[in-house]
Amino acid sequence: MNTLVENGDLPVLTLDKNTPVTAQVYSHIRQLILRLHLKPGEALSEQELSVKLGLSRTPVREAFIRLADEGLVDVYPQRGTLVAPIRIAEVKEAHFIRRVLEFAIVRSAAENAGRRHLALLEENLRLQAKAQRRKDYESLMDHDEAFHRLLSESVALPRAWRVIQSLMGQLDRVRYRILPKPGHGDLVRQQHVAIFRAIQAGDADRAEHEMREHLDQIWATIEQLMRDDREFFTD
Amino acid sequence: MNTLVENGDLPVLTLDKNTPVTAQVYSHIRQLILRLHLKPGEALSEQELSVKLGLSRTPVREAFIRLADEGLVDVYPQRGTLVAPIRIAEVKEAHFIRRVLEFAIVRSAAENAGRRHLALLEENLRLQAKAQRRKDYESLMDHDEAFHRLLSESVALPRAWRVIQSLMGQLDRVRYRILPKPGHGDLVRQQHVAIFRAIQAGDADRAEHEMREHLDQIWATIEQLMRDDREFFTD
DNA sequence: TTGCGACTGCTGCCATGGTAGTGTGCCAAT
DNA sequence: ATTGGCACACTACCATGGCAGCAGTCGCAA
Repeated sequence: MNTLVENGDLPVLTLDKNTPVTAQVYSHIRQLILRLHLKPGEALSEQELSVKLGLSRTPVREAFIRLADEGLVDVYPQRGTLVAPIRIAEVKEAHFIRRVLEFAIVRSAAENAGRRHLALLEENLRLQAKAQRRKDYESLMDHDEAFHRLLSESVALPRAWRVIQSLMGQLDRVRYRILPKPGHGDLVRQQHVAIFRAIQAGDADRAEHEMREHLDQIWATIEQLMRDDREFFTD
Repeated sequence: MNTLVENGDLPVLTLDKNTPVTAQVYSHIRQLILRLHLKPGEALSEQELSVKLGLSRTPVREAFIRLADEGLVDVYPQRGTLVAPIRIAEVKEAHFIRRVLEFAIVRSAAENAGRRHLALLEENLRLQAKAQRRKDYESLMDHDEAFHRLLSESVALPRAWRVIQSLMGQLDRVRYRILPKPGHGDLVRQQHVAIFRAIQAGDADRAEHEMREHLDQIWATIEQLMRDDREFFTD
């Protein structure tokens, strides 16, 4: 029997009465997938998840729809729903798209970012450093994400962030596997600092260059992982 | 009384038994919105649409969810669902993102496109010319879309196309209003030809340059429209 | 005339039940 | 031993009904 979740090791979803249940279920399952609590290829089921969460099948089903649009689950009508495998081609593509978007964003940030956003970015860097010292990788990843979100907000492209977000779905599962590698966190943090300094100086070329270094380094690590950890990927 | 659809002037949705109804409803409504048969700000209703389509409310509702994710409708819980207004800021943002993606795609196409894709592009250009001569703007728009899709396929970035697609949702409604302007179609077609020639020649710089001309020209037209047609936009 | 509260008619949200489609395994026929 | 077919279990799909939240109205009281 392939139980969906091994009893109590999953964070229990505590419902907030104010926001729609569907949305909460969606982000809950999304987190479970991205953090690899639900493994690629694992079978899901409206039925099973709904009883496990103490809800009806409708909100679960509607969450599946959104996850399928995002490419995180594959729905096979009348047969079942699986956590999407990590497809190498899709990871490559997501990274490619992310690159061009982030380059454009960071250039624009260097040219336009205001005092306020610079302060927010600086604060974020402090939080990253703190999480790094504590080896709190979960929150480090949150701050990392927030760093990139702040960048896209600083140039008033909220929608770009949503696009990147949905692409990152493909990358996050990989990243999550990489994070605890020794030295990796420090390097990433230094690169973030370098990007920040370039933006602060208003130097678009340097900012793009630093971002390129950053993303290329991440990509190298991902490729490394794809070689070492073949059974985790498809294609 | 603001009836959702004025009786018979909407294309009737003919159901295909093989594919899920939800998906069909989704793309049906999406087309209605993009082609402006459903106007920005217009009220939708699960109830009303479901009876009009002869279905239950469930697939309509599920289609709404996807449309809301895409930004084409705004759902106000317990109050109603509206066709999203055309927000100038979002149009700008969509165009910005589209630019950087299309530049990267066209460069990559110039460097990598194979014989087969070049042939497909050439064929597409012929179809565009034909539609242009017939003043068949609806199908011209389809071919235009296909042209850009072929580009992203030629570099094996199918997901990039989906991203662009969803961004284009914001732009399509605008484009649809521009198309019939005299001279516009010819110009666009010439630009497409220029892009194609550059790709064929394998000249990435020129290809990007021609794409830039193309998109900038489109943008100028959009800005013109935003000035002339203020009541169609929000913000 | 004006303020305010109950009422009514909407909406989308969630629960639940029936159905059709798909795969699996058993059993019989060869 | 192999294969064909059929029953069954399981899935997601769609229909439907009850409900809570919000707005607009209408009437009553100050």
